[in-house]
Order: sequence, then structure tokens, then C-alpha cells
Amino acid sequence: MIESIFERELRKESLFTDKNKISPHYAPEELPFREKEINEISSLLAQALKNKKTDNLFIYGKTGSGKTVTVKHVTNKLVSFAEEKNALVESIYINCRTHNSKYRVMLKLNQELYPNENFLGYSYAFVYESLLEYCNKTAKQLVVVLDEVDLVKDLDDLIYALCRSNDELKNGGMSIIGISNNVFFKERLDPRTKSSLCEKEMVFRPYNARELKEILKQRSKLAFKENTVQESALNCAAAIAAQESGDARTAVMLLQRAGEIAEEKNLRKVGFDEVEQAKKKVEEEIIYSLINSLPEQQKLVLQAIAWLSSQKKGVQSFSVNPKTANALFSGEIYDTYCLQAKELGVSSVSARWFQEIINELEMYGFITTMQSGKGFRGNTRLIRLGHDANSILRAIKKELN
DNA sequence: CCTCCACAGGAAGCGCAGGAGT
DNA sequence: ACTCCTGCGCTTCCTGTGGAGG
Repeated sequence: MIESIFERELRKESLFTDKNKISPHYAPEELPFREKEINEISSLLAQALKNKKTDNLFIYGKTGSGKTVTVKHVTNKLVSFAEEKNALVESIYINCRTHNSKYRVMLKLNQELYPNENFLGYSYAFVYESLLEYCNKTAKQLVVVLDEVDLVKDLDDLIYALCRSNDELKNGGMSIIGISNNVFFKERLDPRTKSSLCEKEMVFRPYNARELKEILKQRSKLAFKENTVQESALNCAAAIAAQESGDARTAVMLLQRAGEIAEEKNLRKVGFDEVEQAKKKVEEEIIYSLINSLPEQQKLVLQAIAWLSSQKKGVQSFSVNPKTANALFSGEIYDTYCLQAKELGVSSVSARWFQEIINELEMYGFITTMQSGKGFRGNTRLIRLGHDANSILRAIKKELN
């Protein structure tokens, strides 16, 4: 029985030559349609090779527009070039989703710089000092890449500390590259932080359908066997991803899943239909992985929001203002959240902390909020779900069993 | 105009955990 | 083994804001 399954799987002819190369994590050698950006970042970072501090750079653009992969590409080249020329340059990449406070970022920096030592439990001041010491001792230029920088809670303090360190250092220096996919994030920054972080700025335009198709073509050559991917599949995946705000990650995932579906069906080629089928799968996967990383209380609040918006009936019919159509008041969300938590036998947080959760959910892009403005309940926020309510409910249910 | 409602968000502080110093 | 320290999630308390309604 089991052997026959193994047997069948073994005999199945794979469509892939190297499946890894069509996964969203794979960084190809060539980054099409980003030559201009690569050149700009390179000439900026070249200053570090001359042992000068480079201007801080702030990059924003929607998800899947190639920000992270471009920056990583350039910094990798920079470091290997520096090694060849004996220049004192080091680059550190930090994802602020997991390192979301100035302390955690500092900690991570030190752990990268001193891989054999443990800094857990030391005070912030100590960790900061040891970072300075590293620069002073080695006289290196550090390029610190802060990905998803908008998720750092005390970002003003962090940027201030990193910038100020340059004044305290006798040797070496520190430059920051901040990456964010939140367009409004910059406007909310403290003016001082803004001016120090955004010395140079870059916007990554989303890819259009034609560019996405080229990217997919390039990737499919690497990952699939020859002539296994039909033109129609590429077109379809590119079109879907272009609609989803030009996200190359989605495009690549679509083709990957479509390939798997085609294999399951024992097809020789990946076509239009497989991509169509992959679409639903990918959408759910993206939502699921986003929700997966959320703490329990945030999941519960999100569940309440999703539940309310799926239940919402009739109310929007007499809301004259299109701004408020389909939107929820934070008060009603809090009540539902408390109720649902009680039903599950879980404790709920205070109304104050609930506000913070709403803010976090907004930062992660699950919801959009706006000030109520004229005509509605004074000073309150209108909250709207950014994704399909039912998919979110399903994903959370899966999470909470 | 005044008061109340419903909310946003700042400030202070509390308990816990994990580590350092002794 | 103990005390002290720090970060962190969270609560409590408080002030501010703008519409609704008398």
C-alpha cells in the first residue's frame, strides 16, 4: 500500500528542475527592471568603501516590489567587494517584524557582530556601548538595513541613537537603510527622525503586468524543465499579480503552486487553469501566514472585526456618507471582542490596550482606520477590514483549532 | 452655551521573567 | 540562594477632542 504510493511518486515525472528557484525566498542573480535602483543604491553605498559614512536611505514601496531583494543584492556585493579590497565595511540585515523595539534591534546588531557572545539580559546601555566599541575597535563602516522599519515601536529613539553614535565614534561609522511598505508611515514620523532617516529617499514602483511576466519567464527558466510552462500560464499569473498591486512575490507563488497542481494532475504542462486554481490557494496562504505570526489577543480582535464585517447587514443602507459605508466603530468591536473572548474562556485586555492592538493591526495592514470626521460619534475611529472577512475567519479558526 | 458621551492617546506604575552581581 | 535591575505586556488613571442634545 504505502510502497505503491512511494512507487507512484517516484515514477511521476517532475515538472521542476529546481523548485527552490521559484520560491519567494530565492534571490536571483539578475533583478530585472531594477537596474536604476541598484545603481543608485550602489553609488550611495560606495562612500562606505572610502571609509566615509554614507547618507541614510529610506526606501518605500508596496510589498513584492523588490525592495528587500534589491537592497540585499547590493549589500552582498558591497561586502564581498570590500573584502577583496580590504576595505572595512560590514552590512547587517535586520527584519523589524521580529526585532520590533530599539532594544531588540540593538541586541540583534550585537549578536551579529559578536556571534560567540550572549547579550540577553544585559541592559540597553550596555548593549549600546558594546556596539560603539565594536565600531571604534574595528574602524568599520556599518550599513544597517532595517526592513519593515515601521514596525519598530520606539523608532524615534532607535534612529536617534544610531545617528548620534556617529558623533561619539572616533573610528568607523554607521549608516541606516530603512525599508517600509507603508506609504503613510513617513508622514507620521517625528520631524527630527524624518530628517535623519530620510537623507536620501527612494520609491519602488510596483511592477506592471508586462514586467511581472518577464520576471516569471526568467524564474520559470531556472525552476521548470523546458517547455513545461505555457505562455497562457505566465500571462495569467502576471495579470493576477498586477491586479494585486504588482506584487512579484504573489506572482512567483502563483506559478509555484500552479506547478504543484499540474504535477498532482499528472499534466505535462502548466497552463491557465492551474494558475486560476492556484489563485485561491495563494490568497489563503498569504492571509494565513500573516495571521499565524500574530499574538493571541490580536488574533481575537481581528476575529471580532472579521466577524462583525461579515455580519454587517442593513446598516450601510442608510449611511449616506460613502466614507462610513461598511465601516465599524471601535466601540462595537471592543464589545464583541470581549464577548467572544469570554465565550472562549480567554481573558480580554483593557480598552486602552485594545487601542494599541488596533494600531498594530493597522500597521500590519489588516485593517484601515480613519477619523470619523463630521457627523459621526465625535472623536472615534472608523475601522475597515483590508481582506476578505471569511478567509480571515477561516484562517483564525484553523489557528485556534 | 454647557454638559455628556464615546473615544484617542499620554503618563505612571505593576507584576513577571530572565539575567547579573554577590 | 538571594537581591537588584531591566524590558515587556498590560492596567489604571487622566486629559483632550469633537459631535449630540438639551
